[in-house]
Amino acid sequence: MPSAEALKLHENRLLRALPATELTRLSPYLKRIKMPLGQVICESGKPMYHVYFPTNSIVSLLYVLENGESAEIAVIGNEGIVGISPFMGGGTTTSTAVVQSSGYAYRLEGQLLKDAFWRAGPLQLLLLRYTQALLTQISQTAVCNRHHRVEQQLCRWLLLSTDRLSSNELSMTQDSIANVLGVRRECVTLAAGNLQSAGLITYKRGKITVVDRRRVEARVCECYRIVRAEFDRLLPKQQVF
Amino acid sequence: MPSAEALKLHENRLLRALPATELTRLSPYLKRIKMPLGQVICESGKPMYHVYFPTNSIVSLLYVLENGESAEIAVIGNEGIVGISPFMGGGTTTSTAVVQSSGYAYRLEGQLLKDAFWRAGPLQLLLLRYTQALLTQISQTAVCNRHHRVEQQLCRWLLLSTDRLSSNELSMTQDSIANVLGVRRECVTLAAGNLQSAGLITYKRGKITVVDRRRVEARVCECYRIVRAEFDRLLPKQQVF
DNA sequence: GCATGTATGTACGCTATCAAACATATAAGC
DNA sequence: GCTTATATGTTTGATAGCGTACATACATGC
Repeated sequence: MPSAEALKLHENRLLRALPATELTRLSPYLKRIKMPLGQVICESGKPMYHVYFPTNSIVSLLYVLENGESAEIAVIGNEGIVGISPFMGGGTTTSTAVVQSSGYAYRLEGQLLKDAFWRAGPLQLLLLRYTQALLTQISQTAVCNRHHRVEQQLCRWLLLSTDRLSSNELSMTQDSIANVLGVRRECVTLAAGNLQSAGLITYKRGKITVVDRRRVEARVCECYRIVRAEFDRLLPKQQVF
Repeated sequence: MPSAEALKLHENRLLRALPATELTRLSPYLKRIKMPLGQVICESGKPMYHVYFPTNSIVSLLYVLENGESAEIAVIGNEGIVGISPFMGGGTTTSTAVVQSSGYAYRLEGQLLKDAFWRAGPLQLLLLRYTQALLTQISQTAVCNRHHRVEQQLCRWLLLSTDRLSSNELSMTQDSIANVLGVRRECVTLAAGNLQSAGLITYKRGKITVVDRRRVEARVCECYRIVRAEFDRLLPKQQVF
């Protein structure tokens, strides 16, 4: 029977999918820490000494351009891990990771993740499959950035984020949403206004609530469904090993 | 001393980086095949029975939307491999791979690549690092799609492609370039016209030549340099093992 | 209650890109 | 040579999103 602590670890989908023996081995080194809004988890080109398994926090992977413009390439929550470079071999990545919605995460030393990866068990398979899912999210974001309107992208972002929070409320200002989408704040005001007057969402000073998820799903571009389906296909929802 | 055939295998940077023993083991199964223009190497969601190490051909990874619009997320040439799903664990990906510039590639059965990957030697390390480099290219494409103008994106695409061909001439019509960039053909006509009248490139019915590479590099957005630097950092140029 | 900072709303002109239609030029086959 | 298909060039108008400026609304601290 799993301990209370193990149950808490289960709040993250990747940890939950690990076999009990592996989880038991890692659990002494998994430290539950607070993830405050705006905290920069990792900067472009700098090594990650720790990796993070979010539970009820949301982390954006951003690419920041020289002129200060930026765009989110992926959103990571309780389905994933922030920090693939320790096991992929590069040591660093060119992305920046920022906490978009405060909460908690389990932190692990990058070196320990790397060691666990190279023990070549289920954890290795899982992390590789996760990396492929992440790659799908990034690719679909690239296409969505090219072809879809801001309103649809906002819908995609709302759905992906609420999925990863397991909540229908997000603590984000329109300005911070504009930053992750890589558009102007005014465009978000406009798109969010449309969605609100149509009754799909409500928002008020930094709180956005998806009140009619079905209709948001009806309005979002295909990109959301493709990413979601690929995560479902590649990652087990429960422990399977 | 390497055989003539081994020298030919060296035309691909990944194969070249492998230790001689690994290359010798794989070489009986590596079949040099023609890559005709427009050939679809892999479709979204379909398994790859073979993977490809291009030598003088170029393959685009495309995402095709339901309405037929598409965008390239990465361009693969003699620096890489087409087909990471066999070893990443997903079996399939949601991308489509199309030959953009005809030439040759070494083909290998996906299962053999998978087996070689799980022998856990230098090839595994190399493929993981390559996957990370590919991920960087895709991410940077996402940001570039968001923030940069078509002319800069065209420059990026020209430089990335000619790097991967080891040639300054590309066999691509403006229409096919528009398809991979995910923009209209007229925009490519305009951008390419500007570059030609400035003396950076010349083109004529499906042949584009970069005549003044330095000045194209001066006009391209930072995205090209970042991707190039990351490939150089992550992948050895010569055999290192 | 009032001042201040922050979040959101609105309006203006500007530009890149889209959409569609059509004109011209080159290559390839007969 | 001529025909046809394909590649490139040009025009016109529409629109999404940008940049800037400013107005309003709400929250917090005093």
